[in-house]
Amino acid sequence: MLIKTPKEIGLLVRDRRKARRWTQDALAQRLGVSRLWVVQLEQGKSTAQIGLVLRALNELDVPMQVDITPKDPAARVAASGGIDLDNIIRETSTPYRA
Amino acid sequence: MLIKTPKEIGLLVRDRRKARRWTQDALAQRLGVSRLWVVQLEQGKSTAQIGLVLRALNELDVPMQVDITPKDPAARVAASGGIDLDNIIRETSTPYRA
DNA sequence: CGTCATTGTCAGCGATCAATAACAATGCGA
DNA sequence: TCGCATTGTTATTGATCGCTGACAATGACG
Repeated sequence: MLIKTPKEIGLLVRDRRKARRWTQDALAQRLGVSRLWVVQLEQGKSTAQIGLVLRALNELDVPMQVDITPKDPAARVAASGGIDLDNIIRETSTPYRA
Repeated sequence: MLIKTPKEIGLLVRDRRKARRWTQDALAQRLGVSRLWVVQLEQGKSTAQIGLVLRALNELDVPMQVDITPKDPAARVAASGGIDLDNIIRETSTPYRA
């Protein structure tokens, strides 16, 4: 399922929340936000903060993904769990750096 | 690539932007936001508004997706491009509704 | 129907986003 | 190295987020 708009996120959150038979209040408490915020998120609020939205999706075990392999090493590191051999080698093999 | 944090989004945006050889300023103008906002997004700003973030990803042709098929018809509709036969049938076959 | 749980809406308020502007830092080719 | 483009940082400010609290609407169930 492709995600292009906040409205789609809202419907998805509502669906996954209901699949678990959680109330909006229960989800809100898990996320550390108000119930009002959950209401508005499910309604497709476009101004919700990305950090909170991602936390909600994680709490509901909804994996967000992109089918792209970044060219930038730093981005690949983030994609692969935090291990960047290239960088480690470079960092530890550069001599005479005051 | 799995997306779990705003930081990953930032690195991804930077990577895709550079792949197109756009400046932060150019991307900002396409999105209708300030350059400062792009700077902060790429730095992993967790308070960026979801609507703007999705617009940025769309502008960079980065498809966000989840591998879930919602049970709620409304959510499936959003997922499949806006056609909901079930709903159309129900709506058009309910007689005598004042 | 009556009751209770859940969800939706509104008002008011402190905290903070995103914008603008100015300037510093970095990068990169000539 | 110099000069220019790009990126990063800071301060300020109007607009608005997310919160609390209260109340209405909806839904589920006996």
